[in-house]
Amino acid sequence: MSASPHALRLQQAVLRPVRGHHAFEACVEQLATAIRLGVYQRGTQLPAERELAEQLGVSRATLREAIAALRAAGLVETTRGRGGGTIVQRRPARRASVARRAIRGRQADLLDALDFRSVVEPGAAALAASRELDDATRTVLSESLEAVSAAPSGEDHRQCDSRLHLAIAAASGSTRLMAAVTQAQADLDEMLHAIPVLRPNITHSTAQHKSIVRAILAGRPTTASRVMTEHCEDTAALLRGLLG
Amino acid sequence: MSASPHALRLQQAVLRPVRGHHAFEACVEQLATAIRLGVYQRGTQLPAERELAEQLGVSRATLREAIAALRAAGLVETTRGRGGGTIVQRRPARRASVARRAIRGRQADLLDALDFRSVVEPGAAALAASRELDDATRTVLSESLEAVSAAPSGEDHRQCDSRLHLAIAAASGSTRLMAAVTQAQADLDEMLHAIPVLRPNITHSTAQHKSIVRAILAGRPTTASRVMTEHCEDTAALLRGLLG
DNA sequence: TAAAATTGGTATGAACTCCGACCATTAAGA
DNA sequence: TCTTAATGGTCGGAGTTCATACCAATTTTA
Repeated sequence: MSASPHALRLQQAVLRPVRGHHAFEACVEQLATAIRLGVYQRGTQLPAERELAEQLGVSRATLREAIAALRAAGLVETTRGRGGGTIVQRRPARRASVARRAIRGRQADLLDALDFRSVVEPGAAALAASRELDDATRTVLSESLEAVSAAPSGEDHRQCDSRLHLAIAAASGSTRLMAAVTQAQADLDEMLHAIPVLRPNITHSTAQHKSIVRAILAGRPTTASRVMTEHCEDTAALLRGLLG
Repeated sequence: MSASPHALRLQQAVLRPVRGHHAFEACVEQLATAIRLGVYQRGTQLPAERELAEQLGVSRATLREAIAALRAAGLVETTRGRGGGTIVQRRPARRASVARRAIRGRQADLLDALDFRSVVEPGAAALAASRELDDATRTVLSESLEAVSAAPSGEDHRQCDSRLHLAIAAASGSTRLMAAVTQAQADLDEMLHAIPVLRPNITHSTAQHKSIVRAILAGRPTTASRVMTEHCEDTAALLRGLLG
């Protein structure tokens, strides 16, 4: 029995590279992304090597190579002894020219990333809204919202924005959605740095954020999903025009 | 500066194991899943080793170990020479008892999988409906729908069902959504085998499938999403009750 | 002040993975 | 029939990654 054309299509789509070869590179990317998105803010300390290695599921030797790369890139600094550790030094100074080169020839992939985001972020918001959130989570959402509203435009605003979206995903309680949103935010961040939009409508964006968080806290999944969809689509429309 | 509780939460959620070490195991799992979901049907031939190795992003040596494991498990048979290759021999004979053991203590993870599915499958359906689909894709969707409608209940029906859902995801044109739906179907398949639902309402399910495909072919994203959401929730409600 | 604890730094050998080249087998085509 | 081509089978060396120690530096604490 030979495979039908239909089967062939599925097979090519289902089978995916098993691994982004080199655990080392994957570690560098995860940590650099976490720093870029503001998960680890400037001046804060990374977990101890042994702990971080366990979280990432790699040996300490491999993690150390990754940290060495971050150190060489000037992203972190390391001190020894008790109370020492690896400290986030500054955000990667990504020049727009470098960022533009990084996205060259990846239009299709980036458009895919925008589509993916428009699916998972509203889904995460809706799920978060359908949960009984504990006080700690509610506080995190409120504080994240406040932070992004208060932050000036630019790099800081972008990081606060990421943190809010990640906080919403975390509030959904879904590990898978959290991973999906993290990926979406990383892709989005890359695009926003490659294509510096002159003056994003932060006022509008902030209003949407408020509306989303309010819907989540009030337990209104439909509203949360709808507004988040609009929010994602606004950004996507902007970027799609500049990617073409 | 020390990390706030909020930051700690994000950090633990964002950082994820870099890989399920052992490319070998990952290959076995991907191939076994593809066979279980009916991507490779019984009697069909897997791609040549060199080709498959490239698709999976591993060396031929590693892929061969994975195939050897599948062969040892009786899932495939291999012949040499031109026209030879590795042929899918039979579906894994998973006994319910074994499947039940596999999901023991994973309730939270499986509930997560159901939530994730209810996000990505409707999203994929909506996206597919918003595309200008070419004739080949339209044909695939129609044929997949027919196959699942025609299949009797049981293992065959389950495979056809998976294939339809994967075909819809493929029609969305999004690599990321395709991967997400593949993962969702794999998780779902595991649950359905562990918890053999006596008599799923196949009539109802088939009506939903028809409605979804019709909406996609007619270019109605909202309808496609809504019906797919209902479709996923029906299954999820059934399984949630049996997982608690 | 000295001991304890915690952190990063180093080293070694085993296991895994990769790559490339070559061999053996078999079916298709000239 | 004979040649060609495609397939799986085998081998060896190089590079990664891992696990497990142990060392060094520094702060905390008794």
